Amino acid sequence: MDDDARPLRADARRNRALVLEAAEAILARDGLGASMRAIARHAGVGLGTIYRHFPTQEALYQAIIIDRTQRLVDRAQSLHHADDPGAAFFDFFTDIVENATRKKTLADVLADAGIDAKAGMSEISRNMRDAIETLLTRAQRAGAVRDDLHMPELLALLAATCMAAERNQWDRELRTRTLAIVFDGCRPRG
Amino acid sequence: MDDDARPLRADARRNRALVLEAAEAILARDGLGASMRAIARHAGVGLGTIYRHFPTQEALYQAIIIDRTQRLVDRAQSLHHADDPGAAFFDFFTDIVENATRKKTLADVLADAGIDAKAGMSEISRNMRDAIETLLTRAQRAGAVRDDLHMPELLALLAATCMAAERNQWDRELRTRTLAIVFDGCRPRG
Amino acid sequence: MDDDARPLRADARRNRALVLEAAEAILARDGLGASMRAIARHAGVGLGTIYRHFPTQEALYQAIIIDRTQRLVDRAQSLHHADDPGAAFFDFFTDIVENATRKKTLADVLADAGIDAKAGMSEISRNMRDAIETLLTRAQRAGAVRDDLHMPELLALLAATCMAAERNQWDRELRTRTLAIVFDGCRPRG
Amino acid sequence: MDDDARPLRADARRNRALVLEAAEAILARDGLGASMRAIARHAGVGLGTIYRHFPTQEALYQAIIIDRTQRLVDRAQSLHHADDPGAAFFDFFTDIVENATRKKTLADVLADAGIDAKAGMSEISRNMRDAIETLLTRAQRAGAVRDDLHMPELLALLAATCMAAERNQWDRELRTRTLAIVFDGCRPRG
DNA sequence: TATGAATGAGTATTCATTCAT
DNA sequence: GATGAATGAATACTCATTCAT
Repeated sequence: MDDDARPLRADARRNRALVLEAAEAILARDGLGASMRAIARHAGVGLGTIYRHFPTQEALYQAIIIDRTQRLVDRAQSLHHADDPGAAFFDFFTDIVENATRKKTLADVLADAGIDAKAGMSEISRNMRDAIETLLTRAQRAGAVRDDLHMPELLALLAATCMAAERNQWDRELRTRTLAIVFDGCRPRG
Repeated sequence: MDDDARPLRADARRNRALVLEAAEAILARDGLGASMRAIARHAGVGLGTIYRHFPTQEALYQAIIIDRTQRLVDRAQSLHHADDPGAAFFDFFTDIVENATRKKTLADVLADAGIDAKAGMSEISRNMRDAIETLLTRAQRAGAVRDDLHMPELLALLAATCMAAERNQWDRELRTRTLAIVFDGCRPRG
Repeated sequence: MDDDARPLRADARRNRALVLEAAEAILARDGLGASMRAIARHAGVGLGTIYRHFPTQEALYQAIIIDRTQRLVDRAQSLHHADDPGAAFFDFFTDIVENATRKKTLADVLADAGIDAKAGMSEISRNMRDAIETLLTRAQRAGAVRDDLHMPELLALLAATCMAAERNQWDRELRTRTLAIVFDGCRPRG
Repeated sequence: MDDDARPLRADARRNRALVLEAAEAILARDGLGASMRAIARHAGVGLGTIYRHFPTQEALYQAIIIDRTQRLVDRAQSLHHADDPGAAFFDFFTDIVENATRKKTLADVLADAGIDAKAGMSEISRNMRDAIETLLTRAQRAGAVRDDLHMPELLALLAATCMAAERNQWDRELRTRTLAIVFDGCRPRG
């Protein structure tokens, strides 16, 4: 809670990044059974170093989620001015799900976004909602997505497909077929 | 080892059921971190009693999944001869997702079904696939569901919506809206 | 402690014997890790039946030891009037060790005999000492065993060889060679 | 896995020794029923500390045995160049047995040596056999021990006397008397 | 500042023993 | 009397977290 925004020495910043990377890798491999020691070993740092950067396992996991959320925001924003808003919307959706099969914990990001929506939402999470909403609105204005598709169900669909894709390792074919159904459901009838 | 299918004393059967119920409740509350002790306490039995009925935590969890799968099969089969095959199909889907918000671990059943489909599938799991496939086929014959919707993506969609609904506790409104999209995607294009 | 010497119904006596036999077999197989349940299963009786005859695991084990001790006494006494007292002595020793490789817990009998010697010795244990002492004395009178070999070290040698033979499963050859040394040590010096 | 023979921090080495000592003490007191917790308490360290040094109860016990074996090897080798090879042989035997009455688990070392002899024997165990064999051979060349006494029965005798001495806490008198018999059996006749 | 040794609460599981059937 | 279901204390072991080096 203290914003302690000192610039962090170069090696310290590097260690922080190493830990985050290792944590993602180990989480992907071991799931919830991942241990702090395994992460430290994979990162090539001592256990204490993890705790210097993240006071708690919980804190480390949150940092990962923030990390992921930011990347997701970046991807969404990079499509905000695409020529074809419909394609941008569906491409974004497809990319997100494809990514989920590779890196776990992505689904959590989206899942929690829906929850946070109700309560006080952290800034980063709000950014994500906004970035996605922009994609949605533009696609709707372009007539590529039905007007009665709203954010809650869109986030729900994103979270659902990501969770399942990541848990069951959807292959390309299954991903394509399943999203085809969902996308058709998103398009205007008629 | 020995199949020992003796009928089980009345009190023993009751305890077995108590344990299963408690396990579901505790799993819903604590997730994968649920402890055998917590389950025993919730069931009001000693730790040893759990182990008498289920030699292993793993075995207990599998028993729960089998239990759930069977209930799902029952529900599907009860709709096999419904007058309106289209309504039967969508009602089943809706019911399943609604249930998932109440009882966790339902999603796992469906998730694993997709996986097992490829490899050797246990009998109970195969039953489930068959029961669902019947619903699908009838709905397609009735023209209520598009013909190019196949089992893999149907199971994927069921698993995805159940997982998300259960994790994020979708309320009635969100459930209705989200499924509306998916269902539209399942219908033949007009 | 209450001598409760009611004659025991025929089936009860049979069960008692079954349990004792099973206990020996399981102890030989599983060593100290033997469980009451395994013994019950091997005996083909319920757990409760064991506890009806032996109030405690400890009590069961003691019963086994008493059993064994008695058999050892019988064997010794059967040799008390042998024609060749020297051969009787060494044959007894050899038999005991040979038996130890087959049935565990024999060593305990002899080991404890040495200990009890000092303190108050139970009747059965005293019988054993007496029976062995008779063999020893006769062998000494016959000039086959040195006169300065006394009971304490004789019991120590018996216990030692039994323990080792049983723990390491001495084969016939090793048994013969090792006892040859000990026996030579027992003979009068020429 | 990785041999990781880092020199170990001073306090860590001290704790490792503390654990080994405590384990010996508790094993001597409680026998095979000794619990890891009891050992930790006796050593004045946390449970986790034991597991840092010995990944498994089994591993801890093996470490103790290796420790003991090494000490036994040292003692034997220190007598390899004694002036009187006969005295060296019998002194070694006597020392070993005397030690067994104080520290348990010594018998196991010798017992297992006999067994390992047949199969692949670990290096340390082979060292022990070699060291003892040297004592034996020198004593035989000096005419103090009969030529037909071979390693298998010598190890058997050592194991037997150690086991019994340790189990029944042979006092000095009993030790002397019993070994006198065995030693006479080891001497050349005539 | 980084390291990894130490800690101990928490986990699954076993087993002697009791007691309702 | 016999059975085996229920009990819970005890066991080996793991892992997040702290802190001396």
